[in-house]
Amino acid sequence: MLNEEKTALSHECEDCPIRHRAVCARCETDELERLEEIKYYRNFEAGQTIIWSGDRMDFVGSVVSGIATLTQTMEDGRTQMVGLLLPSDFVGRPGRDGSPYDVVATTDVVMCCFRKRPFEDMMSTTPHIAHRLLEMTLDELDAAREWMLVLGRKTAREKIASLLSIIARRDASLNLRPTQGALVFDLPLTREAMADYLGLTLETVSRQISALKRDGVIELEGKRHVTVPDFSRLLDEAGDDSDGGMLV
Amino acid sequence: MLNEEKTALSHECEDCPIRHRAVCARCETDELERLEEIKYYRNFEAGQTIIWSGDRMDFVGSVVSGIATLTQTMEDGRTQMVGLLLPSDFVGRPGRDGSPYDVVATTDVVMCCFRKRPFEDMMSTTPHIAHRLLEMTLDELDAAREWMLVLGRKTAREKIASLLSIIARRDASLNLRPTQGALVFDLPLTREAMADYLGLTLETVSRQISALKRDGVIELEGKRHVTVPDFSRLLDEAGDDSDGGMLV
DNA sequence: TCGCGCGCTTGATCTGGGTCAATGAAACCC
DNA sequence: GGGTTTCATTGACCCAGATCAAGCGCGCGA
Repeated sequence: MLNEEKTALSHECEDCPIRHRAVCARCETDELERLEEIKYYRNFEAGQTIIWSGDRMDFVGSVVSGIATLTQTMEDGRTQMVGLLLPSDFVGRPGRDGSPYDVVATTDVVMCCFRKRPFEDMMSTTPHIAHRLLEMTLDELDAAREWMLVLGRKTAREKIASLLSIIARRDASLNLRPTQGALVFDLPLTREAMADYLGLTLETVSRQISALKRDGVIELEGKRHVTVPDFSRLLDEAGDDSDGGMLV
Repeated sequence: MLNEEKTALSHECEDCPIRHRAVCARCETDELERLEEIKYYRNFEAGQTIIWSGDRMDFVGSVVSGIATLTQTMEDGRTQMVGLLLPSDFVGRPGRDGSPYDVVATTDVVMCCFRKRPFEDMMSTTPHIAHRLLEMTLDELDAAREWMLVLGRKTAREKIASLLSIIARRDASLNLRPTQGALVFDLPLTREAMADYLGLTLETVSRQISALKRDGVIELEGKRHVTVPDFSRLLDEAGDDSDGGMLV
């Protein structure tokens, strides 16, 4: 249901090859022109840190292609991923001058950026951008809280199934392919990154993926290419009470 | 540091006996008058559910006194608390018509409410309210993500220490008392509620509290009255890397 | 072509926290 | 004052997932 809303509000910019949800929803031509002037692209290599936790951040932007992660790390090295940035996701917080998290590219990443000051100026003169950002932030808050349930109360198997269903769902909504029959996608994360997302060790992730494969919930081709023959079965394994929204 | 900001921006309404952070920060007299017209109070008893997950919600508001919790529950009864509402915290999401969580009063609660439609109208004509809400939502998002680290990577002992330090901090900033020497506060939650917040069982919560007491990190008078002789020691137990902001 | 490294899998063992169960101790209400 | 309810503590035992360790397979650079 969240995804439907997002899709309905998104907008393909001609110059920005991907919907930049923050600014393009309901945007007008003169606003787009003003955005042109302050827009630029940045490229990052796989493994590169886009923003260091605590660093000053002079831009906002969104992911055009590739995958990035938000992570928090304790002094002793324990790390927890707190967000996954897929194409069209927004990065940066107007009104704040730093990021409390490390933002790391897990694949090669292209970002469409706006310098922060002009973007904030534009925000204050264009009310719908502030509203859109509020909406998006509420979406992120919902996602974060749903993840708290995953982290706090689900078993390892349920955690893996939850992650797979989220990735499958996002991938499907991104590619807008008809979602009947099997879902097929590539895992954008290493086993270790999945472990950091789920609060597990990489060994447990590996074992549970093997178990889901053995039980026919998923099929694996190589280490990353996943086929989900029955999505509702996967949701069931995840302990989710709903039908998954998207498939309605 | 977050708390300092909040305090700086908050504003005591004469009629609303507590700072209503969403609307009172930087508000002007004519705005306050318009708010008067749509404001009303609601009382809830301890244990009462304020909003059921999925229910239509026709108001927004903030807690004046008492404590409420946001919780998610799976069909089999496992529950995870995803937020704690203390006095001055905001409830409701402009632009959304329902809550994805149960909101439950854990003590008697008084809320200061605004009917949603007029509030949203006011929001669209008063830009600073939208900005303030965005700021507050970003704060909540930060808190949720910090909590993801607690849930995913901390040990039971660290989890308890984290919760105690958060409550101590919020309590101190609420009561604005000089924070030198020992911190003293009452736990607003049962052991079970703490367990639901921390992704533990109530037995483990009890055991770890006993352990912290035995080790001199906290002192207990009865079951709820806590004294923290050395706050930085508590933060250390929580695995937090900082000094706690407030104490600077 | 080899070997090296990285990502991944699998096995063996250990342990933190869950589960089950008994008991304590306030508060409250006839 | 005694019974009931609710909340909390403590003990004994168990198990899911962590930890430690070995090995596999594939891509890549020399």
